[in-house]
Amino acid sequence: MSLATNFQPLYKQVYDVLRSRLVQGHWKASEALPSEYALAEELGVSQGTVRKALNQMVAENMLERRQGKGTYVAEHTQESSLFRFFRFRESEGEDIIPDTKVLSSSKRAASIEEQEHLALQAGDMVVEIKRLRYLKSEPTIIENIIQPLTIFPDIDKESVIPNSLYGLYQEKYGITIVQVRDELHAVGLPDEYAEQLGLAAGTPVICVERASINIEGRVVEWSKAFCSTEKFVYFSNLK
Amino acid sequence: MSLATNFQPLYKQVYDVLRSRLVQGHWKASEALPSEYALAEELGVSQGTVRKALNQMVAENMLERRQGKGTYVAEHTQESSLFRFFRFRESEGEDIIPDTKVLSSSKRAASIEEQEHLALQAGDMVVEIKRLRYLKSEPTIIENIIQPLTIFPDIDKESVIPNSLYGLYQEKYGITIVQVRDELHAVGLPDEYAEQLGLAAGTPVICVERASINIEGRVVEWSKAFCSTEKFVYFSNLK
DNA sequence: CAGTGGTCTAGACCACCTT
DNA sequence: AGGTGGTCTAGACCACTGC
Repeated sequence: MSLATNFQPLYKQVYDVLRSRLVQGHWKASEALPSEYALAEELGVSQGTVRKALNQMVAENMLERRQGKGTYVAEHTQESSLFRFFRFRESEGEDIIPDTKVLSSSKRAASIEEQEHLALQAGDMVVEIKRLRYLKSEPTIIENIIQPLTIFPDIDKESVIPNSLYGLYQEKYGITIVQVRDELHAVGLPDEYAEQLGLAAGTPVICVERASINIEGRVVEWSKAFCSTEKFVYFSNLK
Repeated sequence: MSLATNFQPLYKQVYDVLRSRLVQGHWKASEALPSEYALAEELGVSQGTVRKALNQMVAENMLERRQGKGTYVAEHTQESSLFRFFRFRESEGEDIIPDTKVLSSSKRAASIEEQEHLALQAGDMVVEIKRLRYLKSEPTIIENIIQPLTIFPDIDKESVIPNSLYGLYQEKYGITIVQVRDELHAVGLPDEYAEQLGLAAGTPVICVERASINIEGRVVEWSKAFCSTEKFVYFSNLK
């Protein structure tokens, strides 16, 4: 009998099983998975095959391996996830931890544009958070973040909004961001943000539209930010 | 006897040997390497160990594998390398092949700034190419490219400058670009470029400073570009 | 058909961490 | 000492390519 077009390598099937367990929350953040041998026995394959599946998941930032200890769910902490996706720094410089001040937070129906970017239905509700980020005490970035209530139920009732939202997504909703897509324009700074960034209206700034994507490949957050590049640059490293 | 801090996994040693052969031009662009078994026998390791080294090189874009045929030196063609590093496209759009018009080309001593970015000595010569790139027939990007003559001897004597410089680097100089680092600012368009881009001086544009890095990790080209984002965006996909 | 890369296995040993 | 991931090997078989 031919497997025809349905052929999938064993390690890919193992990958799919393990990924779906991850998505369904079988293992909590920073918890160790069973050992390679335990998984191999359970799934009826060899340890090397499990290893290949795990290595691919590590490469895709879903898992972390620690020699001598075990394989862990990738953790979104200040140092890791914030730095992995935060793109502003001094020219040729080190990573910088941004400070954050929340300006407003509100719940409303998604706009047409938001429906498109987040694959929502008309009438679906979103939470909009505006915040100001400081780099080395300089107000540098105005962020406007859209979160669908269908994906993050009751997120509008969160009392504290942490500096790293991705950590919150993972801890409270079991959603791990593994990819972001940015689109950049240069624009004149809108009047409404001039005072907050301490710049004249019309000053050239970079506008970053960001789609944040979870393990399943779904866009779960959409944001738009105006960024001063007087003292800092947007950094991109392509391989 | 302890190997102490000198310990290197076998596959890493194989990787180093093969990479240095690549750098030294043992194999030409688009030429097949010996088979895994042939390399394994020659180097005195198992086929699986060679395989692991080759897979890492593939992951780092030095090689390409074609099932049933062989392992090849990665090729910098229009479709591949141009698209891999070219970051401008329409919002949510497809890749676009840019057209290019060379505005000027000249040879001179490197400026202090260029010496720093390219790790050159005072007095080292560089070639400077200015060109205008069109996306869908719209003049969109003014590029200023610096090439060290120490790295690309006699490049100033090239009669034709191709659309994809990386292809030229590989073909004529055996230099393969595997990574680029971009730093982006928003600036007002300088007067001198206003006419060429068909925009008013002072219009917000993105300034991209790019370092292009070869297999050995050396910066071999440095460029600065002013990019209109009226119709196109700078796109970045982080994983 | 032969030759290549791709998958899978089983077993050995090493390096690292914890107890 | 025992458990984990990391490396290495040898051999088998599959899938794709080209003669």
